[in-house]
Amino acid sequence: MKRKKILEAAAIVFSKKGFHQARMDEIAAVANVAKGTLYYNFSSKSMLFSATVTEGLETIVKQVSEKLDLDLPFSEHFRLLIETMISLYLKNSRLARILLNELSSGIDSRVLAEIETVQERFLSFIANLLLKGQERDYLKPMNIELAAIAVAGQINSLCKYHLHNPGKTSKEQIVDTLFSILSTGLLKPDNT
Amino acid sequence: MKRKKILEAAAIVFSKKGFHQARMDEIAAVANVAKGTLYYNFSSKSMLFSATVTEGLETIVKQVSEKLDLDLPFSEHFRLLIETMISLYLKNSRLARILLNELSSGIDSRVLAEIETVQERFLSFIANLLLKGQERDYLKPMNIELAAIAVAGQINSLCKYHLHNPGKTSKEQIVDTLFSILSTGLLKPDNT
Amino acid sequence: MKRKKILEAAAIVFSKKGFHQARMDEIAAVANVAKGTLYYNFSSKSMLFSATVTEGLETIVKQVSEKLDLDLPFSEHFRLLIETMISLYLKNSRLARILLNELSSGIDSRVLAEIETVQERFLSFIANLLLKGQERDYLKPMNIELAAIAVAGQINSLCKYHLHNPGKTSKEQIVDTLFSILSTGLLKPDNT
Amino acid sequence: MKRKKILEAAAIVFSKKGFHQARMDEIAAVANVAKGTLYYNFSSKSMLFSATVTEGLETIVKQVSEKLDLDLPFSEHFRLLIETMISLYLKNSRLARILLNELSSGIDSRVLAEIETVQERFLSFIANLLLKGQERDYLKPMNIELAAIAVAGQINSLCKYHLHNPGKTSKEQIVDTLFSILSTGLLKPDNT
DNA sequence: GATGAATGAGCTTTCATTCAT
DNA sequence: GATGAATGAAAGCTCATTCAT
Repeated sequence: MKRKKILEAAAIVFSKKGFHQARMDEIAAVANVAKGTLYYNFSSKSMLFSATVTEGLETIVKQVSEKLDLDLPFSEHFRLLIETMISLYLKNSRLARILLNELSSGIDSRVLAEIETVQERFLSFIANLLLKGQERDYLKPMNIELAAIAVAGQINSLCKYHLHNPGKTSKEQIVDTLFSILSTGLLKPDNT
Repeated sequence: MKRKKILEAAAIVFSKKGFHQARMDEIAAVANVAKGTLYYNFSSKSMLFSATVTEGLETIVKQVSEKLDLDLPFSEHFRLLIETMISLYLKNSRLARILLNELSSGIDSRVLAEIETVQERFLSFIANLLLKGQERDYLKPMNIELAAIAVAGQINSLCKYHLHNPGKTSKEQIVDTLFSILSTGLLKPDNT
Repeated sequence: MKRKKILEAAAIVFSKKGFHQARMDEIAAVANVAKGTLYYNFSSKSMLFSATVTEGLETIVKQVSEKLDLDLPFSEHFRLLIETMISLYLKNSRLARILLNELSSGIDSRVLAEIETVQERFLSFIANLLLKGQERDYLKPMNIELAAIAVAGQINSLCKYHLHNPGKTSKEQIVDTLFSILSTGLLKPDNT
Repeated sequence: MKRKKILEAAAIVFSKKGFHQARMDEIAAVANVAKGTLYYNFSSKSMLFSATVTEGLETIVKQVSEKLDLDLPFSEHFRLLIETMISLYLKNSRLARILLNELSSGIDSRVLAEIETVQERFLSFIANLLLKGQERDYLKPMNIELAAIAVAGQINSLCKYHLHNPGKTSKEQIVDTLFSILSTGLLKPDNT
């Protein structure tokens, strides 16, 4: 099926170039398919983008969920959660960057709305994980929605840095930093 | 002098649309200037972008520095720092978004390098603030560089959310969330 | 195939206007084709120019060669040669002018090199004809390369004049002048 | 006087680039004068071109005339004539190329007409020299006008070649070739 | 289902010309 | 007389989209 090949190619190109800089020509070339075929399967660039993002998220959410079906003590669980999210970001960096950064105008407004829906689903997914921790009384009382956004922002910026400066930091350092900040903050315990 | 008017217009348009989607026509129209005038003052779109970002950062850094010349107890100082950064982001949101998000390829490589330099200067500025806290023994031992990136990422994502969903959250809520996470993390104190 | 139509239109416009003054819009209009089609078939104006010149020369050389496969007494042969070259210039004046006049800077250096190669091929073609005459001992000993250039220069200037001042001279007068000068020079025989 | 500086600069730039590729900016820079000053002295680019060409020819004609006021035996006189014309071309190559090559459209039609007048004056000058030779019975009966054009074409193409391939031929070789062809043609004397 | 030649609106950029000083 | 900042029409080129095959 060419549809699958196209979506894979689209993920590659969109994540490398972003929506506006991605060229239908390049996607067709990467997919090894004629340009007309893109339009045979997707009515427009916007719709192809939408499909790419939407179908991509399924995979990610499924992968995280699988990893989190374990039953561990919370501190380990929490670290694992962070580690998993970062691993998934790095593994799906192409898509992750789209999900967390792309909201520039110029895209079909209907499609833009759908992208935002997908982004919200991703944030909801994180928020949900935090909510579970809160319900089990492991987390401080907080505005969960904003916390999820803060977490996503941190993952995004640290991973972007990691990807952009290969060799300068290890994945472990990223995970450590994120875990450290998220668990106990920046301040020394005695400074309360 | 039309140069100033152009830079202001460029900041508005670039931040709203991003580099690639920004149109020289629109910048000229916003600046109320003929299109040729853009090219009389800046040799290309890339150079105009570069100038916008570079000259914009001066302002921000100067403003933050002024606010931080105070001498307060650290916990208040720390909150003030966060509050100031968020205020400045919201006030200079156009530029801040450029600084924190734009690194898409397709820009002149020389210009791209300059943008990255500016971004690094911005991160260095944050890192420097953290370093001072560390020297005064208020902060945990940490990789300062990564921490600065994490802080910037959080500010960026929370402010973007705030700007994108007007009325849904107050600035105070943003500051509270950020302060809470950054000072003591997400976990309950008894869960160490 | 629109490629052929474009090359014909390009020959018309380039020869009338020269490389720099020729407009892609006009070529498209003459070819009765959309502007994008030019760029679908040729990657740039320079490449279109290059193709026009290169492919055009094939035709000319072939046509001259056909005419010269005869076996005549040399003086007639020589006159025929001149007549043929002038006829071909006038018939292919569009191309001929490009070949003999265009070497202005501003063209892609790679393309410019190709044009020069084509010009050299054309001159080599003339030089070759002269060489054959020399081998058969009909021509004086001479620097063949320079002689070829001189011949080409004469053809060019006389034909340009003829085309530019229609009705002022006949083709026969042109041929006579050229034949006269080339065969026995300007001086009277007794003046040696 | 800035007018003189401008005309000198214009001669340099126009001859190097041709009319259409010459930039008013560059002429102003070479003349070390503000761009507005060009328009203060000449009403348009076309008029500046016209003035450059017209005033330049005066110099050349005067220089040739001076050299030819001698009274020598004709064969030497003839060679001197050729030598002088080639020397002047090479010395004033910038202007010579304009005079002999530039006739592309796009120039003000009134100006174009003036350029053509200047070109005709130059050809008349050559024709006049030939006419004197004919009157003294040194030259074959010929269409003088066409002969002048042929001579000019030869000078032009040989000199262009010489300038374009520095070191490949000496000025003497050029003169020899031209003299040889013009005096006795290409054919061997016994082949009449 | 699939193709790719063809399209044309729209982009960045250039440059002769103007005009307030 | 002289300046140079400002202009805007027009150029080369790009690329999402269409459609006949």
